[in-house]
Amino acid sequence: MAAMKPARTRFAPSPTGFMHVGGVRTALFAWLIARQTGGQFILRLEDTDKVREVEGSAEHIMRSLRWLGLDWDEGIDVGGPYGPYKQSERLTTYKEWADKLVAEGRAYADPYTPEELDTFREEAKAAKKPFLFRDHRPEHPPAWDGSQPLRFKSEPKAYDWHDAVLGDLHTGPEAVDDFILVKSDGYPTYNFCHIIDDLLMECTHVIRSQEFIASVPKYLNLYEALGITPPVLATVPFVMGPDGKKKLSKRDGAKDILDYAREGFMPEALVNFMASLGWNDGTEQEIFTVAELVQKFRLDRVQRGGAKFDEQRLLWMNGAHIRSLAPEELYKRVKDFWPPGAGEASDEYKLNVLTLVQERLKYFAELPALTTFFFTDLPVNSELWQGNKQLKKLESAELKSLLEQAKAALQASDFSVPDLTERLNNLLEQTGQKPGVLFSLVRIATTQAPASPSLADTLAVLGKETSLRRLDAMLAAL
RNA sequence: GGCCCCAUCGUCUAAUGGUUAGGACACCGGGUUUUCAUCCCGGCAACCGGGGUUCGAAUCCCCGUGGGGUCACCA
Repeated sequence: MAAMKPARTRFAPSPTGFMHVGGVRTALFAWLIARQTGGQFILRLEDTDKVREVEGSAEHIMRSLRWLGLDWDEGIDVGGPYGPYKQSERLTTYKEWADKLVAEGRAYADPYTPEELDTFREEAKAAKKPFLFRDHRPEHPPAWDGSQPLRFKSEPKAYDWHDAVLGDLHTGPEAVDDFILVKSDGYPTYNFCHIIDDLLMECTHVIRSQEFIASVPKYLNLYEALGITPPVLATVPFVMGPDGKKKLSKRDGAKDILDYAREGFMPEALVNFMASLGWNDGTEQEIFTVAELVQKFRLDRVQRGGAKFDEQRLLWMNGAHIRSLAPEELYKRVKDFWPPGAGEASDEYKLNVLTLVQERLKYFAELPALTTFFFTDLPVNSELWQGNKQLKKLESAELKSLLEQAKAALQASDFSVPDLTERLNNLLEQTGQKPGVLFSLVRIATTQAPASPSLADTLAVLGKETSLRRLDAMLAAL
């Protein structure tokens, strides 16, 4: 790939709770651009709304990003040359820029009460017109003493601009209005301070989701007033919720990204999934490593429409990533997911078990359901053979006789896979039974589980002592 | 309501004027000596509608329709 100018991208969440797939995907795209160009990824905190702020959010967000591997070069915890990276600590900077706009006649104090504003809005709504503050712009606004909101004095005009995802965009002058720069509590609005910060932090790209697109003309107007050349603007479509229409939201059950960590999803799989939700490289490749994504990601190949979050696809993709892992690597990752009975088992034994279930594991939290019988003798469960369409036709005495013969064959085995395979095959001939009957019976007897890896492999891992003990338990119950 | 964005199988998507509209997930069959899974093979299934432009349109233009966003002292 041709060398590109190092990009400085940022992710700027507000600390109002956990992050779900939608928000994190925006962060991922920004991170990919930074890494791809050898630039910097910045984590800035937009904590200017003290009412909505949720305690502990910033830490939670950082944990989420770290888990996914989206590391940042500058940010609220690590600092950097353009700090502070917390907006609440940059108030004097915003004040300077606000004063400058006031001095230039491009900002003014808003004299209205919230009630008066509501009235204006209702009037606009009744007239079926959009509410524009500039229609009510006061002729002689009071001096700004900080107790009133400070508004930008816009210069409405049409705009044509380029969006890295959506392409060429256009709006008329009605999209430009006088918006609040500084609230009456002294904090700046997002609309104002993100522009100052992006400038001072030398951000080259602003990558954000759809809901901001209607505000871009206002930003363009402010950039002009400030004499700033806008950075690359990129609008990422929404990730849609289960209904496929509205954007994914916490209210509709969007999960905390760290829930996926708790359930044993692989961060690489989630990154792959989020990237493929709205982006592809034009080939038929579905599974990408993070390194491949860094190399291949392109903003101009991001989808323009929203993409529905499909958990089935995530499940499949996670399974695919699990299967791509070397057993030893997988073993490290599933460390915290073993069933209670696995406590005393050796590393070697657990690794053997894991190797057998690797291909059927979709996420690590499934491990206990798949492997408990390798560690614990489960109670004999008659439903397993009574509900089996092959076995339920046989009398208890026949089952017993088959199990006795199996026991004798297994007693003679050294429990290596080849030897077990051979003896089980011989047993088929000896008993004249179909594998569906004989193997099901032995499998159920030795596992007491509805599903397990293939019989010889399972027996080899369980070992002779355990296998025979369980055979006896089943014989006693028949 | 104004402005803006979007529109291919159920879902994620490919196609950059010429393809039997391709792939993946899901689903349904079949195979891999039992089960669950993996893997392999097969099947089902889409260009929102109408007009243009063109020899030729999923692709370009226009008009509809549908969905979404925005019009906060939230971001």
